[in-house]
Amino acid sequence: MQPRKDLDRIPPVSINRFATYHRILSWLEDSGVMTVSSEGLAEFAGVTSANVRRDLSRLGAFGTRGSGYEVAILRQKIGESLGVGGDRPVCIAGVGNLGKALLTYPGLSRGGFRICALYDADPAKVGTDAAGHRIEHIDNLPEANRKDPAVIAVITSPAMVAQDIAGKLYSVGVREILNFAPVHLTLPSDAVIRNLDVGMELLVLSFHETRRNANRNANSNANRSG
Amino acid sequence: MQPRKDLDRIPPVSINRFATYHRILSWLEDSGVMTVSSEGLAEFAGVTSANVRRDLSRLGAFGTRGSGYEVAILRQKIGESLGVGGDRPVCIAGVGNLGKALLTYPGLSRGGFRICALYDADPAKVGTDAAGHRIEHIDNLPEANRKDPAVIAVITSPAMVAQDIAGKLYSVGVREILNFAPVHLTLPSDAVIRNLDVGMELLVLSFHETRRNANRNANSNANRSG
DNA sequence: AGATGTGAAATACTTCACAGCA
DNA sequence: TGCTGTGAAGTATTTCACATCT
Repeated sequence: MQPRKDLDRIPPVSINRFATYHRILSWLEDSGVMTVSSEGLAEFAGVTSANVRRDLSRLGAFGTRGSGYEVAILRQKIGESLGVGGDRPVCIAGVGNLGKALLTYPGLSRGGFRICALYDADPAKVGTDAAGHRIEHIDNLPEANRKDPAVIAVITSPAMVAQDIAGKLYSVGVREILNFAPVHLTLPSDAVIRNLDVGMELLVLSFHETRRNANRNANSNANRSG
Repeated sequence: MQPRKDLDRIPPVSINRFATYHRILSWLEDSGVMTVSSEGLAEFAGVTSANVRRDLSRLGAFGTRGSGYEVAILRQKIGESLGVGGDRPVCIAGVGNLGKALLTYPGLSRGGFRICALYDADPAKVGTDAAGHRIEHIDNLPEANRKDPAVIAVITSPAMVAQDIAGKLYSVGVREILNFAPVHLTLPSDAVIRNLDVGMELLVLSFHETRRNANRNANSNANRSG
């Protein structure tokens, strides 16, 4: 009598992987694949099969011993947990190059997300249209958000104003934030903030390149498992 | 004789944080701050002070007991490890909205990265200029890359061709890849791939929103059947 | 046979707490 | 006194390995 397990105890790393699994399963389903083993899924996701099985067992057991998981069912189950299919209105704060790029990003509508509002502080932009959405002034957020409240916000503003915008968003009830601005945002602990910092990712790659060159002296084959 | 510690053993999570610290330190230096404590750095980075000290100790010790770390020196040290300051030519494969947004992204040049080439498969784009760079056809990669070899590549192409592009990049010697396309790239194990998947990040946030609502309904012991 | 689901062991990472230096 | 650097303890996550089911 447990339709689902204790979702509160799912480790953050597992949650990230669920999103990966979901993407892979969507692709497998589109390709007409009916079943997949933990090993197969693991290979696509770049993790171990034990890791996959442990993750999936957290949502409850629905694999078939001897054959694996039914792609459609597994995708459905993970999708439910991730909230795919529900109404997910997303607002974008900061309509610069990056914000505009997101407007036409296919993954947004494909994932069931719907842009509900655009905000900017530039008077030249406010009132104009971008991809069919009227750009509102960020100070108008409380009123504009009342009409069609966002549950997720994407911050693509300059770093300097990101914290201020985050505070405004929190105050109107937005709790999930995807932050592209290269600053650490501080909000009450019930907010969930995901940071996507291109500059930081490049630095991490740069580190690996530096290490690669340093290791060229000691020419050993260090194999990372996992 | 240990001017620096065993860099091979630095945990991946620490490496990510080094990039964060570096960003914060750059900002502090620009603001004229001379020294910073592990506690101060921790607050900006959103981690604990013990975590900061442990991380920094992996690069060797250079704090001053009683006062903290010298901002300029610490930034310099971390920058060395991350490879900041060296020549880091970056090419961008896929000059759509996202690729264009990256061209003007300040974090790129600020981090010491230099765009060395742009690639696209669209004949209408090839030969045109974007932000001062001529767009080359992706099939021309081997030749174009020879002139000014990239060490890092950013893939902002459609998902369907991302794996093909990744293979081409690998074959001309690029080992560090920042992938925006929503697919898992498979390359030999000496390649380092970082994925920035906006759709996946939104799914993770969506999960948290879903869980938040589920908890709100969990006031009663009512049994929901799925 | 072949693959899941999961205790138990191993490993990775974080935090405590304090000796030791400026 | 104040803050770093680090053993030791604690917590989180991964992997092993195998009983269990189809």
